[in-house]
Amino acid sequence: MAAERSDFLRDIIDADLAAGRHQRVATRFPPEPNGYLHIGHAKSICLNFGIARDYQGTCNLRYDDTNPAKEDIEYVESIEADIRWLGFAPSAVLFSADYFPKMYELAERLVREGKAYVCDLTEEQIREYRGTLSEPGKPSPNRERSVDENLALLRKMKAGELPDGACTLRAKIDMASANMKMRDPLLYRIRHAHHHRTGDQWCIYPMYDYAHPLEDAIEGITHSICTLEFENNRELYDWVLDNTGPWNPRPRQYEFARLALEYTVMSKRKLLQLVQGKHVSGWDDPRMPTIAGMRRRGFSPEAIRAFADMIGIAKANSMVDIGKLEYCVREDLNQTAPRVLGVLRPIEVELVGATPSTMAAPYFPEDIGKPGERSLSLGTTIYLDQEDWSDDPPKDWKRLGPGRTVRLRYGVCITAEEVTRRHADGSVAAIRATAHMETLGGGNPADGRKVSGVLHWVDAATSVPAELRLYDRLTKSAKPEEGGGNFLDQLSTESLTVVHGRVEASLASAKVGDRFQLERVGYFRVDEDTKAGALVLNRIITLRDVKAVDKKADAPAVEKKQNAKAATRPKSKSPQEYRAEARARDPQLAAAFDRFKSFGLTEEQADLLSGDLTSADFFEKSTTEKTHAIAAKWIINELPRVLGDTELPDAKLDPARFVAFFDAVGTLPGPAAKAALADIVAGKRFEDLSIGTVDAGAIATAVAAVLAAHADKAAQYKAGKTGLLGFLVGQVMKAAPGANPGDVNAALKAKLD
RNA sequence: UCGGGGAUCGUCUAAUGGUAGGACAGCAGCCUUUGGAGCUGCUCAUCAAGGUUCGAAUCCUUGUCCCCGAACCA
Repeated sequence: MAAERSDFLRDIIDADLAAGRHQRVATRFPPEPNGYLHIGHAKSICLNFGIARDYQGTCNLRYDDTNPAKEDIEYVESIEADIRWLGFAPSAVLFSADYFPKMYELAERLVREGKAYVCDLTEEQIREYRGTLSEPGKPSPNRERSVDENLALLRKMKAGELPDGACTLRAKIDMASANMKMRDPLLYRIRHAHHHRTGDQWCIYPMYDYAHPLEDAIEGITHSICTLEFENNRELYDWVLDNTGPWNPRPRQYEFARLALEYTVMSKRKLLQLVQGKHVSGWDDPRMPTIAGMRRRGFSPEAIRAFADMIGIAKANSMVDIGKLEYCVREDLNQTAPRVLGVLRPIEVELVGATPSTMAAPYFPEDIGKPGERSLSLGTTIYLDQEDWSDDPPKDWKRLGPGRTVRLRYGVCITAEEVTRRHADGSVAAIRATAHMETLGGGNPADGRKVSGVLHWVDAATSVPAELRLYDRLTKSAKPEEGGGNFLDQLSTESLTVVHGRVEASLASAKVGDRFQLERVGYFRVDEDTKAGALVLNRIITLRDVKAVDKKADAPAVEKKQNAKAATRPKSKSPQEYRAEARARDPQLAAAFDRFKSFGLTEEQADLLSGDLTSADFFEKSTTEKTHAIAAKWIINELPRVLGDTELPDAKLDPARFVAFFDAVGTLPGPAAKAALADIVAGKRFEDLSIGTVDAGAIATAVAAVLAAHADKAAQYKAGKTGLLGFLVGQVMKAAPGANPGDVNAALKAKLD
């Protein structure tokens, strides 16, 4: 059942399943239909639908449409289409708005139970009353309204008797909470607005923090996965569920880091700005990081999914190298795109000595191993690409220049004789070359010259014209949002270059959506703008070009701006300061601190154990005079690990057992002592612990066995890879559980050195 | 009365007290009728300082840096 891929979320799911907290896994992908899906959503889609696939669970597509002002049916339609195109099928397609009745019913319940109230404060007043990050808020004057009055008011809100903004429904939680989200958050606001799904049926709409947990619970979601910025909302998520339940299953929220990608922008606001400001042709402009844009550009679903796999899932904010996406796109296309010939910027070449011929050209190179070929015709005039000509080529130039000889791909070798025409700017327009017809089908020219360059070309007579749209990275710098300037100034003028070139005859019948490689140029896709006789090709991505890597210099890095918010944020206190304050406040703790020091503990140990009554008490009750030092060490260094998430007061530890434990710990080998500690915390009595000893003979046997089984590792160790000692000790410890690792270490070293 | 998170090669990410691994990028070579692809090899990391431990990326402490939170947005 466990997934092959591993990330911290799948670890949690594995643990939940193993512990029986859930029997099945249900996730959901909950976009707000206020924009098109982008590659960041693709990451989330692959995660949520991928988990459902891996665990044979379900994943719903749920439109989180609780704000009628921002949402639109156009977005609803595009979202589902994009998900399906990516290769995922929702277990159900649902709308938050369909839960409005249930949500309202639960709101009345909260009111009846005194957990929510109608507040008359204006928007501005609410902000004021909420306090700041470092100051508590103050209660709304309406906080103590009677249940009956609240209920009547809520019903008036719902009935449409009150104008927008007149009042709100708020949860009654804690205006002094350190978490701003818990300071009596808004549950409902009045909006006399038309909703894309419920029409004019409702004029009050639930807020995200109220609606989202309920949507999850109603659908039976087990793991509700969202991005990092919702970490602060989790406490409220839990509050809503705890006060509207019981729910079974009871969903839990988990957060992972959203995708940030170099050379593009990802916020819906900025993408909308690009579209509305006509900086791009629309949501599906091939430069956009939207799924629709990438699809039109020619990225395949497979490539996008491979990219999602490659970048993984974690909790650390990160900026992904765009090269990884480009790699995935190329790798996919290399396997799937047929090879054809086309030139971007044609130079006319008159071929002296050429006799019209045709040749078979395979669609795939040998290493791809796919069948198929077409026929290419070669006349007396062809086109080459401007990039393949140099008037004064460097020594390692493998292309054409005065007097140079190259091979035409699949065709004959030619030698450049002279430039016959130039454009006004001096660039070459036409040349004359000699064709070595004897080289058709392979081999070097009769005069014995060795030819290494191979150029792409098209036949002048049979090739067809094409508009080629050359797309490149959207922005000039890798991190356009850094530096505090307007990101629009970072838009790259090179993100789109349109050229009019020529492609081989076989492309005359290409269909919209077809993808292929123009050999030596890049991968292309037939665009929707293509009309009969007017081929339009989008460049998906260039070929990797080892010669050109150093040419692609990044725009000068913008200076990273100081985070203005961070600068104004007050600095919070350290745990040490809190402990010191606690002692200053409580003479009992201060006395404990002095007493602990007199026990012979270090200043640091005494500090750590006297920060709160629970710790101080526990330490004192669980040691005797002779175990002070050892008890301090174990309580400070080892107990936290064993306790895990459990707080000391909740662990129901019995100090009496610890007296015995700390008394014995000096004579126990390390791992046995640790295991014993875990057992004691789990509730075992010290006397019931079975602690065996392993004698030197048994250790020697185990050491010999391990060394024999890992002779290669032993040899590596002797050769200097001393890091392997840890590995070998671990192996011996496995073979001889309960052994004293210090002894094992010594025995191993004696054998090896 | 501030709270919640985070920090491992240049980049992304594994290692859940026991060999710091993989991928991308980079470098070198081989191969090649795509300066593509492929193949081989190499370079490169645990934020810092203390502590616990036979052994620490992992546990404890202190410090540093980064992100999030004061919409009737989601």
